[in-house]
Amino acid sequence: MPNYWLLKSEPASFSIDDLVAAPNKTTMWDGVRNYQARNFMRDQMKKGDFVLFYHSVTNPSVVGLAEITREAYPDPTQWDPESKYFDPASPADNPRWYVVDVTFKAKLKEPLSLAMLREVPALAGMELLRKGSRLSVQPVTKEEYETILQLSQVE
DNA sequence: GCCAACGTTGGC
DNA sequence: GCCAACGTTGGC
Repeated sequence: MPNYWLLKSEPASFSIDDLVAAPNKTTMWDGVRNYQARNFMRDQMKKGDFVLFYHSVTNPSVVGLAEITREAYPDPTQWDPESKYFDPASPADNPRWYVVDVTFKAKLKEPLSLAMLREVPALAGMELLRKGSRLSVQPVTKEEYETILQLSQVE
C-alpha cells in the first residue's frame, strides 16, 4: 500500500516549475533539518508513494503532484562545508539527515489555496490546516489526497 | 513587517 | 531535567 505525503517548498527557493525543469524532472529533496520530518522520510517513505507539492509563504497553495522515486539515503549537503545545510555535528558513519528523490507527475490546473482548502469539510483534519503547523514533510491520508484530486483538475 | 507557534540550545 | 532565550517557519 502506498503512502501519501505533502511536501512544502518555498517557491522562491524551489518551485514546482523548478521540478519540471530538473533533469528527469527529478530532484533530491535535500535540506530537511527537522527530526520529525526526517523520520517520515527515512522510515516511512517508499518508492511509488504519492506526493502533494505545496508552495509555502508565497501564495500558499497545493500546486502539483509528484512521486517518490528513490527511498532514503544520506543527505550529502550535511557534509558539505559550502552548503547552507552543512551540519558539522553529523557523523559520517551515522548520518543525521536523509533525502529522498522526488519526481514530477503533474501540475494542478489551478493552485488550491490554503484559504480554499480550509473551507473543505473533508479536509478539516489535515495537518497542513492545523494552527501553527510547520512540518515541511507531512503524511496525508488517502481520503485527503483523493479529495484534493477531486478539487483540482490535473493538467 | 508582524507575530504566533515551534524547535533547539545551553545554563543551571 | 527544567526552562529561558533564541532562531526559524510561515500565515496574514
